[in-house]
Amino acid sequence: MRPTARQVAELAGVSVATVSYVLSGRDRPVAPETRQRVLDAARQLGYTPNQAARSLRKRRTQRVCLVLSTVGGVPSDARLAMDLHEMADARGYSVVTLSVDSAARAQAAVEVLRGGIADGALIRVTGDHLERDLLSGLAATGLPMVVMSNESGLEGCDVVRTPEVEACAEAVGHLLDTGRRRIAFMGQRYEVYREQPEGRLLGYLQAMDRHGSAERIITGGADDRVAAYQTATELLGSPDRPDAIFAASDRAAISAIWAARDLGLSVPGDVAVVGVGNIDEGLISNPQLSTVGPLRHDYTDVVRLLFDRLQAEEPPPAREIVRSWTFVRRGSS
Amino acid sequence: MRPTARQVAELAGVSVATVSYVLSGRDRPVAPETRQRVLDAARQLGYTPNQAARSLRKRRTQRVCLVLSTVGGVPSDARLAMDLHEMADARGYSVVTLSVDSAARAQAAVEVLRGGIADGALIRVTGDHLERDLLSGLAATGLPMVVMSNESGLEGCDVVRTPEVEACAEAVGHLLDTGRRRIAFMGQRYEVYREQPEGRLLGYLQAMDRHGSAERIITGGADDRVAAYQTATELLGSPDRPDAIFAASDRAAISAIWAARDLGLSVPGDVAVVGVGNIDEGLISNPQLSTVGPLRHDYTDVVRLLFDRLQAEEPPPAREIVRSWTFVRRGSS
DNA sequence: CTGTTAGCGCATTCAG
DNA sequence: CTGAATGCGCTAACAG
Repeated sequence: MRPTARQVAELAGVSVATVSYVLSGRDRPVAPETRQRVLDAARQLGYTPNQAARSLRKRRTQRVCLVLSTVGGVPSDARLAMDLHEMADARGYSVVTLSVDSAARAQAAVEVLRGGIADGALIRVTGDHLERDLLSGLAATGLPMVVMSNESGLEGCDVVRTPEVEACAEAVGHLLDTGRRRIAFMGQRYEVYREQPEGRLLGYLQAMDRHGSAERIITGGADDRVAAYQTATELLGSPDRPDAIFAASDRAAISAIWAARDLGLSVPGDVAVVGVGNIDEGLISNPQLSTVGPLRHDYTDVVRLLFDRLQAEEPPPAREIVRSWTFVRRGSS
Repeated sequence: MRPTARQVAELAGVSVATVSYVLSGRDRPVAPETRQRVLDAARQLGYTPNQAARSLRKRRTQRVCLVLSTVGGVPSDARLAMDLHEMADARGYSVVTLSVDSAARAQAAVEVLRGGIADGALIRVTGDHLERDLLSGLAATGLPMVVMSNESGLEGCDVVRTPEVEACAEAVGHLLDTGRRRIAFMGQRYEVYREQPEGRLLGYLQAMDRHGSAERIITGGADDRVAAYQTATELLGSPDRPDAIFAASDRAAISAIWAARDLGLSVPGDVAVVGVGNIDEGLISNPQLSTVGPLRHDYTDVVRLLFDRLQAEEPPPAREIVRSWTFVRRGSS
């Protein structure tokens, strides 16, 4: 049985109130000697306050929740997590992470958040599992939250958007401007099989629309490196192979470069390759990877939104920030 | 204000006990009509039980905690998380993840676990942040836990070990047997700068000891892909370059292959490369990556340990399992 | 079949 | 400076 404040109090010969005041360090005057007795007793018993009881009473958990698609997902998730951890540490919060990689787990995650696991949430879930209505419903409970998403109609929370459509269109436009005509789009499953094109696929389509002549080639396969390699191998092995591949992730793009080289094709001579995300790995690939994404992976502005909201007296008005994305041309295109 | 069971009860015209029984689905008989009124009231108010209150009362959270080094860490973390999520779902638990990438956060994580955030923990933290004493202290509180670690002296919990020393020694032995004499070890910071060699470095050293003649070359740089690329470039650019690189991770090994090729060296002709981890990416690298690690990334046995412990009446005796690791020779060596 | 009651462990009044 | 009493929201035992 874990020791309780009551047991500490008995051992120290004081009341539970005194134990609480000493250990939570509030500004009630406590005699130095009493304080020491309490601290000794707590140490001796290995006492740690029960968080469930504490949050029930204080109506705060001092925790924030990071909601991501998968453990070990995109590299930028790691940067986001770093920045969140850093600011949370500084403000006395701890961080728990929830992972949402199916509709069922999205439902479960919302349930956990509604159950009060944390005082606020930073949510970045790709794919279509966490639907707008779920999120808006969650925000309607008053939970402070920041959502990184380009979806429209997110009410009651701060929203962080990314101009990925425009940036991807620019990248594909660059491919067209440099003479490429058979440009393949290699996307993630959820993006390719959506009814209405959005995001990266939409950027590709918009750019292609401006050059009506160019042929559209759309495939999946960007979900993991091996699948991307196989998809690229098929694309590039066909008689009417594309002269460019626009991949929805840098990891997939690098797989495409590998596939090209293994087929004896030169990059960018025979086929240009552009990815999305601007991960560091693109700097050491050969050739270096052209990509679209943020120039610096700094998420402190996003994280600050959450803590502003947490520490506000009144719920502040919903804010929206748009992060900047750039097309970075390097050797692969 | 989030609605409480009391408000649901008032709206439905019943007592809070009835609300509790209806919503938690226990086997107390409730009149169908009453049940429906409760459900309607709950839906109308958007009621979700307060988990803090519930766990305080039930002395269970129905949550398990996964403790990892970093968000977006090694690929096998993702597989471990998948298997944990799957079994947790099946048994009505949710999963929260804690990340530990510094000694301070290790302390904080232990505090959170002691505070009762979950009913049990699955812990896999590389590096030296989460020390044995911290872990044993945590286990001593009675928290069911499974630790994936080769550290000795872990008391009161199940331990999952990996024969990485032997497997790495085998890999390096293979390099020696095939005539390599200048074999560089490229490790993670925490492993290279430890007083006593352990783990992968120890395996390397043991193998090298058996061939007294071979020269030892030990570097860091395996922490991320870019650092590994730079380190490998330096190693291979020197006049007395190594004829083999044993990297402490597959990702670093692949960076080493890139570095070699960018220097015009052939792999494995001029330099052999072996990694650790057996990630899928090794199958599409060129040449395919030789590696040591598990043949299949299946962690259900590990996860089962935890749930066995959670669902046991009595705390079961501490168990230990040893997972199997194999040297997989492929094209890069 | 349903309501009343007594805590779970803690933080916080209010008395002293 | 310290202690006793109250209740956060919920579940489980006990009455009815």
